[in-house]
Amino acid sequence: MEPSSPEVAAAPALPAESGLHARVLEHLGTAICGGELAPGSVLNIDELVDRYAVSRSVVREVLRVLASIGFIEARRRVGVMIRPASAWNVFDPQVIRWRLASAGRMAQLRSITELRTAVEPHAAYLAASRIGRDEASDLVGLAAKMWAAGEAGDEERFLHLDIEFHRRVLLASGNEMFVRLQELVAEVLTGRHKHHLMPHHPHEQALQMHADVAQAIQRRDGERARQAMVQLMEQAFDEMKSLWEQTAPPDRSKAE
Amino acid sequence: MEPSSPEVAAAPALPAESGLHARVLEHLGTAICGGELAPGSVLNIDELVDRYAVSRSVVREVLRVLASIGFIEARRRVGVMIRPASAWNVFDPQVIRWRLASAGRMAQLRSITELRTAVEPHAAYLAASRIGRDEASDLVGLAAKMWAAGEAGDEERFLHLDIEFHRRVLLASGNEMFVRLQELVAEVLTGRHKHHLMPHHPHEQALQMHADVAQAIQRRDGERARQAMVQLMEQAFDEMKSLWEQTAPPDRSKAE
DNA sequence: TTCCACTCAAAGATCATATCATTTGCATCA
DNA sequence: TGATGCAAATGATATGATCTTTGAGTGGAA
Repeated sequence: MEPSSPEVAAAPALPAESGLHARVLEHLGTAICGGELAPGSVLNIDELVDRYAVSRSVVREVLRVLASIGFIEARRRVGVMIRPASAWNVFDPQVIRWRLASAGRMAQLRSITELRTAVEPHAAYLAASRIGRDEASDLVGLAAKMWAAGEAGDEERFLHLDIEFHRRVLLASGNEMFVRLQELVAEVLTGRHKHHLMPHHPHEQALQMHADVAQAIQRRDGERARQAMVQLMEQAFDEMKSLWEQTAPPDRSKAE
Repeated sequence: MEPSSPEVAAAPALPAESGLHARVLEHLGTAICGGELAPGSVLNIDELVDRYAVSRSVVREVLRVLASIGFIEARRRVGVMIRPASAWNVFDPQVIRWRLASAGRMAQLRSITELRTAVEPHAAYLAASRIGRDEASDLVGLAAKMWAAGEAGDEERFLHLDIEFHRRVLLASGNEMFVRLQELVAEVLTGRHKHHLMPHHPHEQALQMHADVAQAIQRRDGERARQAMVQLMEQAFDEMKSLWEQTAPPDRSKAE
């Protein structure tokens, strides 16, 4: 496999979070997401205190957080039980980060891409009726810059502009839940980039579609904005498909 | 066999959670969501220890959870600062529960409804290609029961069947993130019901559309399933619209 | 005056220990 | 056989002490 690039360029937030709490949380979270701690297995506090050589306070605080994420469940006289993935808060940014760093990476990318495919078109639609005049201008400007970066073959710059573009559309949707998906989109795009799934010169089509989305939003044509974004998503989805077609099965887990 | 809703109705979970942790968490979470603790204001641990008459252990554990949700940020020498809503994990079930119970109730219902509008059609589309034979049969059966309950004017039963129907579609989508939205859908439908937004005899149209969705999924016609679900969402959205048109503005907050 | 280095104290972070409360396994007894 | 009750295990809570970080004030140098 690939040499597992450590912390990408400007990875979000926590490569080496200081503090015992963050350290233990990170380790346990990773272990659970990675399946090293299988669902059903049981830990107990004293054991963790020993293993990590930290105090009870630290361990308990970490466990509370893990419990709130749905990773564990503490029961008296039994211990701390690892819960199945179906109980996890899969929208928690931390969980997504851990999953993206685990073996389930592809499955996670797939899920997020599907979510994008569903949400972004509607976000574009909503943005068309809610965006402000200046924001709309900026969006069109961004699309133009993407065109320039694409023509110039400046991958790095294109990636950042791409992320920014989608971020602004979600922001302009006026729905705080959509806005929160912005980080996920950034993760997917970055992931796609890292895996060299982007042609050095982005498809002419894609560039045009970004421009179409921006223009439609500015003209307040929600339906057209949605359509353009749908096409964009279809193309993005196809590009990603090659990634997991060879690694992860379509995830027909009967989780519940 | 019967869809035999196991604990379909057992949705809510924590009215009077026992334990100091849950009690304090609930109170603080509600206060922050409700705006009683304004963003930017500062607390400190000892103060909370006094206010709730619990030990520091309890307070600290609660604060860690609140921090992981993005509600607060603890800084040495300063205290515990309440963070703005833009930092919240708006997908956390707890947060949604708190917001639904707060003054922002309508805004929350609106956000979720918009999210549904975006996600459910795509979920139906995916379900068409991923659902199992038996699950598909059950789905069609559910739609049929909805028809019966609708004709009979049994609102209560209709509500439960409706929730179960959407739950199954999301489940069949095979995307664990979509599955997680199931609880949100249940909340919205229940909320709509409580506010008497459902005609005593559900629209003939709606009944037909549920049947269409189910059938399209069973026939593995993803595009048709999506279309039918879109119509369903449009109608649901229109019904909800009257709710917030009088209470909450379109939320053009420039949060970031 | 302006600015930088230094000091000090406030508040969270961590640790260690003790006690309380609940659950479960198991032995006891009818 | 089955109900009953005891006791150990384990998390939950309480408490006091110490460590670490950092904002704010202080004073001297440019």
